[in-house]
Amino acid sequence: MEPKEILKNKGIKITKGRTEILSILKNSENSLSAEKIYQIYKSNNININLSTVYRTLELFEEKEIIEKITLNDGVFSYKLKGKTHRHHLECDICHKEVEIPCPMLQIQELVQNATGFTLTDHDLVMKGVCKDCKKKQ
Amino acid sequence: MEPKEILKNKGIKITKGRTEILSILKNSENSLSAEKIYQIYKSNNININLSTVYRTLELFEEKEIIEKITLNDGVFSYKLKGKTHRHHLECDICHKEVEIPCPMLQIQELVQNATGFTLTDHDLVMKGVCKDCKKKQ
DNA sequence: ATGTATGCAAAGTATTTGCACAATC
DNA sequence: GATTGTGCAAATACTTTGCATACAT
Repeated sequence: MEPKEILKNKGIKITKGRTEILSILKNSENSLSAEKIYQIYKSNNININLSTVYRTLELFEEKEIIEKITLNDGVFSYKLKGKTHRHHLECDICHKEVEIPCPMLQIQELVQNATGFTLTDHDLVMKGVCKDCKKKQ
Repeated sequence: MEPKEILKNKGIKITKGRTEILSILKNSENSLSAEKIYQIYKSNNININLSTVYRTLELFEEKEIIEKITLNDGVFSYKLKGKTHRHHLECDICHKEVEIPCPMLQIQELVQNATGFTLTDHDLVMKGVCKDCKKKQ
């Protein structure tokens, strides 16, 4: 889907900045920081302000177009939301269940940074104890 | 093992600040931010400077006593290193292998923040493609 | 006694915000 | 034309650093 179409579907007013930032994100395999997006934007000889970049990213995140993750460098990075699946997590003790969005996006980035490997698939099973049962232990 | 003993083993000069910060970390189940450690420290009616806290944490991280992770609030948190295992990652194409430290510590904290669940165990299998093979694709 | 740790103040980096002007629908 | 977006400058939040003094070995 075209960037403009995506914006329209989400009820976001179309501006040059938003369209451009969205296509920068679409064209990137890795997550990008606000600063990096700003650099790429400017390298196309168009002007934009860094705070506009931040505001746009904030908006995209609210509208669930992108995901904000933090790598281990203390900088936020942003990445288009893919088909996001969820994981079940069941308390070992009382068997209460919760669902969480798959946390692997973050791991993918960490692994890519550390090793250069691009993750293509994963299988993650987690075991845990819920807050209430933890207290009673 | 006692905080002072740990410091001694690692060849770190023993000071009141270091000993205290280490025992704060030992007594906490969750990861703690520098600011939180600072608050706890002062709530014991002892004085310390926030930059000393940061410097101490940096030292502990270098000496591999603690691990620095970042949650989704943009603040670094620190946690005692447990028995850290590693994961194998094999390239789907050329079968080259790399090892990475388990990236789940960060995820554990994220899950705990989001759901209250304390993870007790996990099984993580990852598949991926190395940088070189990725390029050739 | 020597080398290292700490407190303090100031700088650095990433991100957010207020306001006036500009662009979109 | 009304509403919303953007640039600019300043503010904020977290972390790091330089320097003089204090402490541990």
